[in-house]
Amino acid sequence: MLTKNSYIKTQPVTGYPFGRRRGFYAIVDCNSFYCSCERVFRPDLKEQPVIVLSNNDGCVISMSDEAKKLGITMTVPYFQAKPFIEKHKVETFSSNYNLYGDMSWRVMETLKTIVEEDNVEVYSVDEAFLDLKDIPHEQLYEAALQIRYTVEQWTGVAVSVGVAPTKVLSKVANRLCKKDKGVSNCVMVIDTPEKINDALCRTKVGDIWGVGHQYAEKLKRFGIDDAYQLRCMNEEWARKNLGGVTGLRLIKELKGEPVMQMEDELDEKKMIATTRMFGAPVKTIKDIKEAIATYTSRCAEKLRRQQSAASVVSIFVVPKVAPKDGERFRHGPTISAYTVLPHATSLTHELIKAAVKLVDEVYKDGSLYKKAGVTVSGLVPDESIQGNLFVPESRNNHRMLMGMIDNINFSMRDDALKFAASGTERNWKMRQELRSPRYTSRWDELCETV
DNA sequence: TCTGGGGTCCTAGGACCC
DNA sequence: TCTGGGGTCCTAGGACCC
Repeated sequence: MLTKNSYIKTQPVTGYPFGRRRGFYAIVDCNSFYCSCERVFRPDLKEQPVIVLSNNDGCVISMSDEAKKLGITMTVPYFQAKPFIEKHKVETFSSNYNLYGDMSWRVMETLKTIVEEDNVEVYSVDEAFLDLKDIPHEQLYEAALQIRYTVEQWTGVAVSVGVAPTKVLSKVANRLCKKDKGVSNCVMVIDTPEKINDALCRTKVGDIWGVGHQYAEKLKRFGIDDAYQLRCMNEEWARKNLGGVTGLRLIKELKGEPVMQMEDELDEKKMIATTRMFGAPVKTIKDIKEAIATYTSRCAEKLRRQQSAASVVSIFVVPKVAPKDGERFRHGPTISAYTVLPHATSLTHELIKAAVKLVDEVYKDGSLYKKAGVTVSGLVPDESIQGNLFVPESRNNHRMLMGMIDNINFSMRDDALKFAASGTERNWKMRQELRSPRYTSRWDELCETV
């Protein structure tokens, strides 16, 4: 087994095909992450079709390979697929973010024992980039394989590893090896011009990291179908047609020129949002205000967790609208309003007061609403964290109260303590009927059968 | 009946200044 | 009658990601 030390060899990297020494990046991506987390505690579901639903049990957001094989697709509405799902005995879960968050932490910590911590960039809940600059070229494949085995063995979560000279190319490799797990062993290293070109030819433009729906269609109109064709376009063209510097960077990365570096972990967010679909459409301003107050409480908790205070509060609502002829579904317009606070704050009641007031600006009597949200921004370090000489004592006391509420809500069930404005009936609350136990973060939900 | 949630970055264009 | 140009800052909106 490769140990940590075996990666940190200082000998020069040899045999690099592009002429000068350059590093490689790996993207480590958990396979069907949410489903994998559920399976860790339900080994009986191994090789069974499994899916996980979005909040509100709205649509499918994670599928096991078996579920994919049945023909279930990403983001298909649950209510539509339900008959099919039941017929094929697909095991179905509501999302359990406590569980996934904790499993994510375990995966990332494992990666940090395999390479130096500074060379791990946690990119999302289920993905991390690794800087493999310390690994000799001829050992890349072996190292990638080792990463895959170690993570699976230590956490129970299977991952795929793509390795290439740039981040974008590593994503290309990762995607390809996931497509054919049996052959690739969930690992792919593309480290020569030939391998890179081959991989690009096998990748549709829409599957490139950074090319979304809009650009994919635009590229198609230019007659560009696969990543190799895109790679051959010149950089000025990309700047003009693919969103300025974003497009330019993309082309360079496809050509093997690294322009996206490892990024420091973003510990402080620049904005914080809490938004939800309602469990059922909502009509009254009272319900909207309760929902807004509740979401604001969440935002305030998140603010305090990162020791920030917000100076801007904005809210939005989305009315339910009937689809037009021929459409099966239509998003309503987003109606928003914001306010600049007299001073930045992380105190729940101050934020709630501002947010609820904004509801009057956006609410129209007679409309039916399906979604609402709160965003706080203009974040600054929270001056009230430590008792502060220059703010009134009452604000310092409030801060202590907030700390107590956060502690109680964290250690007991969610929302054991809440503000009256959040309501008690909560007609609007989302559905979440199929959630598994929070095995790893609640004592009373520990796994007992494994 | 029922179609997720939470982020980031970039650009264009307006306001303002000298 | 004629009314510049360049810089900065801010915001809304668009695009993307998982």
